[in-house]
Amino acid sequence: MGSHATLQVIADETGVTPSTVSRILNSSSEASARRWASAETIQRVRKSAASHGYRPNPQAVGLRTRRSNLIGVIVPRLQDYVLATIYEGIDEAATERGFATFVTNSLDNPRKQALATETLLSRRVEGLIFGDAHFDGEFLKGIAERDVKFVLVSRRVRDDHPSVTCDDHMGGRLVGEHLVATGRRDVAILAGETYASTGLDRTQGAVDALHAAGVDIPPHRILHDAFDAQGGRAAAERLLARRPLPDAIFATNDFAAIGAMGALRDRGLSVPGDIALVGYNDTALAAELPTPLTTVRSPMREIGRRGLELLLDLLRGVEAQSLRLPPTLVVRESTNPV
Amino acid sequence: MGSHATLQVIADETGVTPSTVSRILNSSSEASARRWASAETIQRVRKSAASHGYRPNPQAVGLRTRRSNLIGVIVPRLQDYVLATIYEGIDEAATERGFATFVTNSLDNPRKQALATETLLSRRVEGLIFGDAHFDGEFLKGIAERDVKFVLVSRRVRDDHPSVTCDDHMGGRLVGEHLVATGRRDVAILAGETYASTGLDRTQGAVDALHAAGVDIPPHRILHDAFDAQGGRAAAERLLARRPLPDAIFATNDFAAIGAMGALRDRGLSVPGDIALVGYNDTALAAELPTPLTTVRSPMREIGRRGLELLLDLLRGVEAQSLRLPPTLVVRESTNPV
DNA sequence: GCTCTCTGCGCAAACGTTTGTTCGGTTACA
DNA sequence: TGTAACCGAACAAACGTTTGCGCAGAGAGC
Repeated sequence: MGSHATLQVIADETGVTPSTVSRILNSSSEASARRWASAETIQRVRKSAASHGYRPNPQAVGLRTRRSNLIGVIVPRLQDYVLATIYEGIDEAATERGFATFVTNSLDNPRKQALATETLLSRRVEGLIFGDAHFDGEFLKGIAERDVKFVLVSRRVRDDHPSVTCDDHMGGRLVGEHLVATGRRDVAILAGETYASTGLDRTQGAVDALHAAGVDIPPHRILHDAFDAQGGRAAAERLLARRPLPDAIFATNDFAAIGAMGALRDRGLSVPGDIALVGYNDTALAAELPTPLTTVRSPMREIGRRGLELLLDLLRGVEAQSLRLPPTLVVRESTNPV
Repeated sequence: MGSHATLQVIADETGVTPSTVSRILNSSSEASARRWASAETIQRVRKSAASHGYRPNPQAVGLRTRRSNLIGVIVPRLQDYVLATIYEGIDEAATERGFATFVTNSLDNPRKQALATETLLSRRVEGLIFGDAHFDGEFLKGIAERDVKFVLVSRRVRDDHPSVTCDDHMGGRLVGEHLVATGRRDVAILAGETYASTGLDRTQGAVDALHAAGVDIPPHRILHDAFDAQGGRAAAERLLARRPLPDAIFATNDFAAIGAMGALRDRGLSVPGDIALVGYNDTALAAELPTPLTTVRSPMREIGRRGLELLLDLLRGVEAQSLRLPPTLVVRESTNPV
C-alpha cells in the first residue's frame, strides 16, 4: 500500500542527515527550527518533505519516544446512541490533539471488561476511558493499583475515580419538579440497570424532588431493567400489570421510554392523556416520535470531549477534577397536563 | 503505566538471547518450537514469559515486520444504529483475527472522507473499510490508484470495487410485493440520500416489484432526504402536503419511518388504517414502537464481519468477491390490511 | 595571534522486535 | 578415525525515529 517516505529519503534528497531532517520537521516554527539549521536548509527540507507527503512512522516514533498517542475506550455498547455520541466526542477531541482511539464493547460483562482492558493495554494505549463502570464494582480498584491512567465517562462509581458525567441527580430533579407542576402525583420510574449510576442518580433526583413536594414514591414504583426499548417495554409491562396505575412514568432513558410507549398503547392507554411519559437524553428520536417526548437533554458529546481532556490532564500529571455537566429539561407533548 | 516486560528481560532471566525467546514465543506448538530450542529451554522461556505476562510491543513488531495489524474504518456516522452495528461486526471479526481497528465519522462529507483517509493511512493501517461510499463518487478511484487496499460495506458504488452489502434490491422487492399483497396501490418511497446505494437499490427493488404487479410509481412519489428521523419527517411532510395521499409509505430506513410516523400523526392520519408504513433494517426499536413497524431485516453485523474478512483476503492477495447478503421481510402491525 | 563562543550540522546509540547467518559441539556414517 | 550432518543456540543487522554529544569553521573579543 501507499509507499511512505522516510527521513532517510528526505535526507538523501536534501543532502543532510536524518537527524537534521527530524529536528527541522519537529520544530513548529521557522524560528525554532533555526536553532538547528540554516534558513536555506530548512526551506529545502520542508519542501522535500511536503513533496513526498512525509508522515512520521508512528510505530518508529512510538518505539523511540515510548509514547503511542493511543487512547483506549471501553463502552457497554456502541449500538447505544448515547454511548456512540459520547464516543464521537471523545474521538473528535482526541483527533484534535493528535491522539487516536481504540473502542470496544464490553456489554457490561465483567469478563469482557477485563479482557478488553488487557487487550488495549497490550496495544500500548497511554490511558483508558471507561463508559461502562459499575457503581459498586471492584474492577477499577485493581486497574488503579496497577498504575494505569483512566477516567470514567457517563457513569460514576462509589469509589473516588475521576469522571465526567451529566449531573444526573439534577436531571432527575428537573423531571420530578416538572411532573408535580403538571399535576402528576403517582410517578413510576424505570431506573435502568442496578449497576449504572446514570439510572440510579436520575431516579434519586426524581425521588428527592417529589419528596420535597410532598409526594413519596414507594419502592414498588421503581423498576430496574435494561436501558433500551425492549427493557423499557418489559419493565412497563410489569408495572401496568398491577393496579392502581401510575399517572406518570419517568423512563431514565429515551429508548426505554419508547418501549414503555409501546406497552402503554398495547393496553389502550394514551400518552399523555392517561399517563405522562418522560425520557432522558433527548435522543434525535425524541422530538420526532408520534407523541413527541418530554425528556432531559444531556451534553453527551461534551461529556466525551471533557472526558478525553481530563484523561490528557491526568497523563500530564495535572490534578484531575471530576466534572458534572448540567442537563436541561425539554418539555414536549408527552407530559401535557390533562 | 503498566510496565511491560521485553524479550530482553525474559532472555536474561532464562539465560538465552532475545532471538531465541522470540522464536519460541512465536511458534504456536511445542513441536514447531523444537525447531529452535530444546524442550527444556522452551519450558523455561514459556514459563518466564507467562509469569511476566509478556506481550510483544506492537510498535516494535510493526517496525520490524512492516505490518501494523491495523485496519481503518470510515463511516458516515457512528451515532447511526445501522453503521454502529456494522462496525461492531467489523471490530468483532478484527479482534478475533488479531487486528485492531480505528473508526472515524465522515458525515458523508467528501472533505472529511479524504482527510480521514489520509489520517488513517498516516497511522499505517493496512487496509480500509468504507461505509460511506457515494454511488457516483470519484474519491475511491483516486484511492485505488494509489494501491491502497480497501473494501466497501453497506453501500456499493457504480465502479466495480469489492463490497459487502445487503441485497437491497431484493429487500425493496419484498416490500413492494408485500404492499400489493396487502392491497396497497399508491406507494410513496422515502429514498434517503441520493448518493447512497442502499436507498437507491431499495427504491428500485420496490419500484420493480410494483411494476411487475401492474402498479407504476410516478417520480413525484419518490422523495430524497436524510436517513434519520428528522429527514423522514421532513420528507413525509412534503409528501402529505399534496393530494391525493398515498395509501402506503416505504421508508427505506427505520428511523426515517419513525419520523414519518410523527408527520402522519400530526395530520391525524393513522397507521396502518389510513396509510401503511414500512421501514428497513429491523432496528431494535421497530418491534417496540407503539405501532410495531413492518420492516426488512438486514444482516448488519454479518455485513461488518464479512467486510473485514473480505479485506483480509484482499491483503493476502486472494481474489476478492463482492458479497450481497439476503434480507428478510418482517411483517408487523404497521402494514395490516385495512 | 590566541582562545572562546556561536552556528550548522553529523555521528551514533537506543527503543523492542524479527530473521538470516554463523558457530561450537555431538552424533552418525563410512 | 576422519568427515559429514545436525542440533541448539548466539550473533548481528535492520525497521524509522529521536536525541545527547561532538566537531569543524567562522567570527568575536582580548
